[in-house]
Amino acid sequence: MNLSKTTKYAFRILGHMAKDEKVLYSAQQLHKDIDIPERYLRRLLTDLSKSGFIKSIQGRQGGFTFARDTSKITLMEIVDSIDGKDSIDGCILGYDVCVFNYSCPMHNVWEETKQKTIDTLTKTSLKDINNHPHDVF
Amino acid sequence: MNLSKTTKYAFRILGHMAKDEKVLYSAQQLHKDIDIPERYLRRLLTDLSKSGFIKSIQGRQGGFTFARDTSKITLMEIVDSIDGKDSIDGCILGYDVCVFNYSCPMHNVWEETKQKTIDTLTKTSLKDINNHPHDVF
DNA sequence: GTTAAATACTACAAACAAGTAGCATTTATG
DNA sequence: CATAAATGCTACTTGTTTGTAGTATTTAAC
Repeated sequence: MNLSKTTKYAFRILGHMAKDEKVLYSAQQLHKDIDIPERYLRRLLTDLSKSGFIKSIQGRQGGFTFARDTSKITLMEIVDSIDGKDSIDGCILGYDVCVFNYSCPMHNVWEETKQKTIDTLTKTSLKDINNHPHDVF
Repeated sequence: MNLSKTTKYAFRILGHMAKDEKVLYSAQQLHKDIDIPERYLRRLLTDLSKSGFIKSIQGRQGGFTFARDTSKITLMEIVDSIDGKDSIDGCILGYDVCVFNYSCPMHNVWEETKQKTIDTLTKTSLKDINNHPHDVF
């Protein structure tokens, strides 16, 4: 149950880009729009590009734009690419393997909550978050 | 949305102690029962003692035992004492203050899931996890 | 072709979390 | 009183994550 700062940065970046999904964004522009240290942001953009969420266009007039439709990119995929799936799905007691048996008191208590989190992350796409009702104000 | 390794250790320790809540546990015994580095475990026990979950008895034949009834200690309190409440309740985009408005796309999507997590942690006591049905096998 | 504006790569630095060590203090036991 | 077995305090070490810097590469514009 763990979202790193870097994953949160990725949410901000991709969530922002998804507002206008066909635009080509430069790192410089994104840095103006979002409060993330510039060099770190640039490195993260390269990583997100390697992960296949966005694609980079090099050279002058270059930048980043989505590699796939935003409706096809889920929050869970983003988490997974940075922190790994276990950061969410892992054992709440921190054990490497789930030793669920009569001696694990946490399992039943936590399982439902964890599943709710996984469901939300898995079902929510970058398109969804920008289509949400409150955005129609 | 973040449980540190230390908090997970605390869950293991207190969860284990709660199985027999009147017993006085020495650090050495707990180290035998639970796989946590001994010195780190000892330091953590002192911290949990300062936080008021358990109390320490010094000197030979000393150890640790609950300072309050296990039904009165919630998982949320434990998280709060180590990682702070914001580790769970904080903004999923990592902002210091929630700037919920028409421009925050994540808010509605995440709020319900976050609340479910907070509810589970707040409603579950150390007693609850050991009274759970599966324990009756 | 040269320049300028963009991304890519790689190494280093700083901050934070986790783990270790030494020694002090407390108290039951003989 | 001396010893042994426990916790308490504080500093240090290690590992991981976050942030920074330098330099290389790519490509549009002139």
